[in-house]
Amino acid sequence: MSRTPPHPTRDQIELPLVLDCLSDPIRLAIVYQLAQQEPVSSELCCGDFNGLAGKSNLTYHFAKLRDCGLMQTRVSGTNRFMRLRRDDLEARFPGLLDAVLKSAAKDADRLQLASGCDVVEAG
Amino acid sequence: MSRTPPHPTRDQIELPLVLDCLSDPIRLAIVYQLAQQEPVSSELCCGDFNGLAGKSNLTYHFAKLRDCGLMQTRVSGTNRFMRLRRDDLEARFPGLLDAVLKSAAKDADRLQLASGCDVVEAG
DNA sequence: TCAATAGTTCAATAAACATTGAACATAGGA
DNA sequence: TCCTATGTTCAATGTTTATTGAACTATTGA
Repeated sequence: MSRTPPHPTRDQIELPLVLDCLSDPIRLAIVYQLAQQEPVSSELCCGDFNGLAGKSNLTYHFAKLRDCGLMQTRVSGTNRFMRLRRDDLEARFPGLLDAVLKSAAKDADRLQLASGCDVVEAG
Repeated sequence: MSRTPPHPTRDQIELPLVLDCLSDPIRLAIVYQLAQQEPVSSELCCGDFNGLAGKSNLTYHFAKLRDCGLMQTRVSGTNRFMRLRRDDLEARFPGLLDAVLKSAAKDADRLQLASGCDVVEAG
């Protein structure tokens, strides 16, 4: 349970898998929250997403996000830290992640996404 | 069987549905082919996609693309003409469709998408 | 009127998906 | 050493999805 899980290489990132990952509201919210957090810290840990779903359900969604190449997981003690693989995404599909994030931001209310203030609260 | 099927209004277009639609390789190929065709004609009919799947399967995918707001269907005789709802997509999610299409173009081989030449052959 | 063409509808099927809770593993602090 | 916090794994469940073929509808042209 302690080792770093496998991640696809940059070249292994596939468009349909990425789009499928982003099409789920919970996963989109995870990605959005990570993106919002970036100015503060590029990482968040699992517990920071507890509002979005139950623990084991989050583990499932994290695995999908990792498997498609959107997120990286780093293990540290009992925590797993997540960050967006921005550079790899941008290299593979220029402009895609930004376009999705901007679209999500436009519909933040409709998608029930956390606002900046919610995200940056103390941990 | 002859009337124009229902389409969502611009405002009813939802990001998760759009992304989900585009995450299927067959639907992505349909959208891509429509986009490639645009300089020649903004419309294609069902039969132009026969290479991608069986007829009833295509009907299924067309319905999904229509329901999410990506495509418009126009009925004319025994034909149904499809076109991309570019303006509506651009209004709702600026830059998104272009980013996806560019990403798809980059991976055209991997995604087995028709090249420009294939698409623009005589009909 | 008849046949061919274009596409839809429906039912059946198998696979994938999201969700849940219980049991488990691991690291760190009292 | 034991307790707690963090997160994973596994099995079970119900839902949605993609795909197929057969039957059907509607329009066009001979």
